[in-house]
Amino acid sequence: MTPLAKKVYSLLDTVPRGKVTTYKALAHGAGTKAYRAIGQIMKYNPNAPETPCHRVVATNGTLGGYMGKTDKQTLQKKIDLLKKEGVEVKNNRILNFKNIFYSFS
DNA sequence: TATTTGACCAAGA
DNA sequence: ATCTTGGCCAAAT
Repeated sequence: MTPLAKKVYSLLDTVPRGKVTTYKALAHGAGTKAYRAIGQIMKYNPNAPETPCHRVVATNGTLGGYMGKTDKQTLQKKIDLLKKEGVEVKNNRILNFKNIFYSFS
């Protein structure tokens, strides 16, 4: 577990159910500008059920990826999880993204 | 120590 | 709306 990863994961725990956050927001909250590194952390440390990485999306509202993949099949699972929490997704895009976006103070 | 690599981002064309 | 470019920075190799 890398130092940045610890911060990121702890921040992820603060994201309420039914909301989503972004890689950039996580980086900002963690006090770094390495939003790209966030994605790498997820890829190399997939704690799938324990850490809600499915609530992390790109800034433009697209899903990004899930479990190290970007293919439609894998993303669909992510979508289902989000939908279960009340987040609507259409064509790999979050609906009402600005409304359910969660940022760290 | 050096190089490569992205589940990224913003700005142009 | 889509595509390309350049920048970004921690982690992996």
